[in-house]
Amino acid sequence: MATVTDLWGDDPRIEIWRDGEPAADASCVMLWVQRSQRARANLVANLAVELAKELDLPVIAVFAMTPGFPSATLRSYHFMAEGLATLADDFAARRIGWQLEIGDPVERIPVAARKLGAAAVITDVNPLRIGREWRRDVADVLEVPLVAVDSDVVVPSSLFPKEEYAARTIRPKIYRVLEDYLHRIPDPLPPVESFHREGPDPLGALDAFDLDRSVAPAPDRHGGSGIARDRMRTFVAERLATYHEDRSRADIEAGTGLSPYLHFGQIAPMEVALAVRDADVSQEAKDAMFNELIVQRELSINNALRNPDYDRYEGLPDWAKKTLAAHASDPRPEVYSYEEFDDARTDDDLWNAAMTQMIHEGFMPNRLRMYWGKQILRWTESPQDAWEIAVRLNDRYFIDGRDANSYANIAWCIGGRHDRPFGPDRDIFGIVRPMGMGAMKRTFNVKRYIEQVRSRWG
DNA sequence: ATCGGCTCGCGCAA
DNA sequence: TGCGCGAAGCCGAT
Repeated sequence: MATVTDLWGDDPRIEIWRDGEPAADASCVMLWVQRSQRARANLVANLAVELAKELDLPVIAVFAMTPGFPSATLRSYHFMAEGLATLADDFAARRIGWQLEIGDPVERIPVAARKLGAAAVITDVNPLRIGREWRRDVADVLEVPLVAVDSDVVVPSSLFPKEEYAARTIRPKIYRVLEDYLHRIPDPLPPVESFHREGPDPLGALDAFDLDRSVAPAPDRHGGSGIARDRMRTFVAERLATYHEDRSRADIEAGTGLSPYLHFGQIAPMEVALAVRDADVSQEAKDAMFNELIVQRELSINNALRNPDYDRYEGLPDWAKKTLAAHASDPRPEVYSYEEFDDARTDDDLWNAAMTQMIHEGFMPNRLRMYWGKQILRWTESPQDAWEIAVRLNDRYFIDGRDANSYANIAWCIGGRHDRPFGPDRDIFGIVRPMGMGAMKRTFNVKRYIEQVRSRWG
């Protein structure tokens, strides 16, 4: 049989992590579910099915839920586990088996592959450092090929091999090939049905995990592909038509609210993009949505993939680090400690309201995510401190913390990433674009937003 | 209410 | 080598 490089090496959506021929006399094709935590509209599952057809084998999906993820909170794990809880049935509907492993994927995945007699392991692409280390370490000990499919972007990330400078540099490249990639993802069935089902209930398994339980599950925002799809349909039916006008408003629900679902791969960006494309709304509304869903999101993913310091202050553009250094000793109007930020105890009612929503709901409207980050820069001793505090709060409270989008957002706020310099040179910010209360008042009813948060959370 | 200038560097035209 | 213009700002002039 041919090697996986012979089979798929030229496909821009495929990464070969361990080359070789799929094992002969195997019992299944193993689908290592990591980032694409869904059974449908899943190009990873589809490649596993393609190979299974070739070999006349069943497909078994395996997820390794690690109890040891750094500073993990109950909130993000609970959301993920709610999504995983439906996967056994969702995969069964595609004749695919299911196994939930508890433990470090680097240990559990190779063991599961051996026990299940996998011909090869097919997984998803993850742009973050830890995800890439997992794939590298699994590939090192695996005895069969490991292939990853870039299933959570519309345009494959490999088409952008260099670090993109800004939205304006990646946008034309995306639109040039968008038609080639914007297609409905089918749900083909493997030739042999698997009835394999093993492992605990994921929500119950969390009881034994060492999680930070002071960050409670988000109310009214439950994980799962079905819920994600419902939310997408509601957005398209009720809010997409005015998205280009309303997207910056925090005082009404204007966005999709899909970012946590996209983060855990419970919905494919392709599904959302097609629902938007096919909706009966103005081109202006569609363009505005595509800009967020495809251009900015895939720009953030490019940043994580191509900038080795995407989650560190050092990774900011040189012009920004230079100007921030020149203003490092400027006096700050206020300086707050991490604890004061974490308690939403600044002297700014809007910032506190945004932080309060983040603490309780694991969510913040997109416009406020900018204001929130810009003020942290204004109110800390150094831009390095601002970076550390923003990342720490982000990863602690947002359901979709530790996302490529989070790092790009914080990098935009603090260090002009994907932005341009903005004169004149001013205190603290230098020529990094400032943002203050004026910009907020110009775009939405600040008082109304604060009252909404207070009525919900005191 | 609207407008220009501030400031840097990418990418394209030439 | 020159030039247009850019993730969504701010300030002052008109």
